[in-house]
Amino acid sequence: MGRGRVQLKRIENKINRQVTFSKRRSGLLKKAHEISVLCDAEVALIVFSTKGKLFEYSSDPCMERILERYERYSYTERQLVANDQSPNENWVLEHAKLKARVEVLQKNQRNYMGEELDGLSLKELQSLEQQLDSALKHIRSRKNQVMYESISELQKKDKALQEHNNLLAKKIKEKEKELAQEEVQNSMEVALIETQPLESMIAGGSSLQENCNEETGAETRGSAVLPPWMIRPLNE
Amino acid sequence: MGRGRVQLKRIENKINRQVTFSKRRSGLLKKAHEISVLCDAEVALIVFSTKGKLFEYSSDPCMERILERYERYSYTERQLVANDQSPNENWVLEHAKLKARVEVLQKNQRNYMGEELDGLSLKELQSLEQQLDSALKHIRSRKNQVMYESISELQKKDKALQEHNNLLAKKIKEKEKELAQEEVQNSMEVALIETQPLESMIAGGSSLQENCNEETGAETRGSAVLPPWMIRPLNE
DNA sequence: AGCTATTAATAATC
DNA sequence: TGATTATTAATAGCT
Repeated sequence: MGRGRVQLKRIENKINRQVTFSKRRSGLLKKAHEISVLCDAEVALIVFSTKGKLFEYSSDPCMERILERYERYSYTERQLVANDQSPNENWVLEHAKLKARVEVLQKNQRNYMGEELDGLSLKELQSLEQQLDSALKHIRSRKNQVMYESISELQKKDKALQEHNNLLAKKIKEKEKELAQEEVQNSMEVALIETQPLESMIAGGSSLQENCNEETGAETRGSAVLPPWMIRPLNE
Repeated sequence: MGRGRVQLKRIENKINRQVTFSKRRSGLLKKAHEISVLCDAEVALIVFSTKGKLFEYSSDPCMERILERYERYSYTERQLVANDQSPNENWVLEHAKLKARVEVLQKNQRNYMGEELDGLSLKELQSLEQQLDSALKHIRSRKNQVMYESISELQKKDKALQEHNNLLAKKIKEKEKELAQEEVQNSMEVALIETQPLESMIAGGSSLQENCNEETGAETRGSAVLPPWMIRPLNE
């Protein structure tokens, strides 16, 4: 078609080649579009010019979709020659597979979250309902288990702390007794050695008692209100 | 080209479409090959028929090479960055991202199915429980909607059928009356012409009634129990 | 980019 | 499918 036939070989004249490329390219895109419409086919056409410029046609709004379909289709065929190819091309394949997988998983996830249910049949809805119902049972059972474990652990800690408290309380009482006895002995010894004014003795006694209270204060407060690190496992 | 021009719209005749597809497909592949040779271009053409069969042309010995070039081209076009990075690294990055995404989605999915809950904290379990609970509500609501729609459709059909039945019953009663009258007339005419034994008249009447019951039996049974095709929409 | 003489593609038909 | 043929569509070579 055209004035004179053409040999099927590279057009050496650069200008001519460029012109022919432009014309035939539009013709090719047109034909690709026509077959897709007329015959209800899915077409993807990619053309790189000599200079590396890209021209493309896709019957679908998204070229990637067709390419992914292609990847999936020829997956098994290419698996046989995959070893001969560079790892790069394996990546293309991997990439397409992963993308398809992500799409499927995302759709599932949306369904699991109760979204986009309009396209589902009654049967599918029933299946989804059963799955979620069963999942919910598992989750609640696991939650209960976790809570019971937390509680029993807390109870153990509580018990241990109380015992420790009791121990400390006992020690304090013993110390108090010892101190009181010492105090008595001291005062008796002092009284035996020399005579002192009464005021100095009373002052010294009270300062000792204050020290004892400061040491035990933190621990006793701890058993009344739970410290943050004990509550944490519930919130994590 | 061809006898008469064609509208650019889907060919409805299936046979015709198939034939046109076959012809135009070979034409398209030929033209793709021609432009690649004449103009030294790189061409990739992928065609899926309506039935999903794949046809492809690649100017390169390996189609994947062109697709990869396309991916790279459109990727850089989209991003307009990463000029310092090699395309390889971009692929690696993309790949890693996708892989991570797939893993996350898979883990989520398993959790949504009530599996692998051991690693989850109480807070996560609670969140999961709430999500599934809410999802379940949505799903049940949607299921109910679908079921109600099915039921109302069935009720409509039922009503229409019952009306039809009533109509048929009326017609039958009318026919019975007509036949009974004819019978009386006939017997009277016969009686006028010649004398007959009484038994033959009674026998004729009873046989007519039996015929009527047989005709209406199928229809009345149909309205009492729903036929399988009426229940079907619930199971689809 | 437009214009035609030509060739190529293909719709209808068998 | 495959071949034939009457037409239309594409386009090579010009301008």
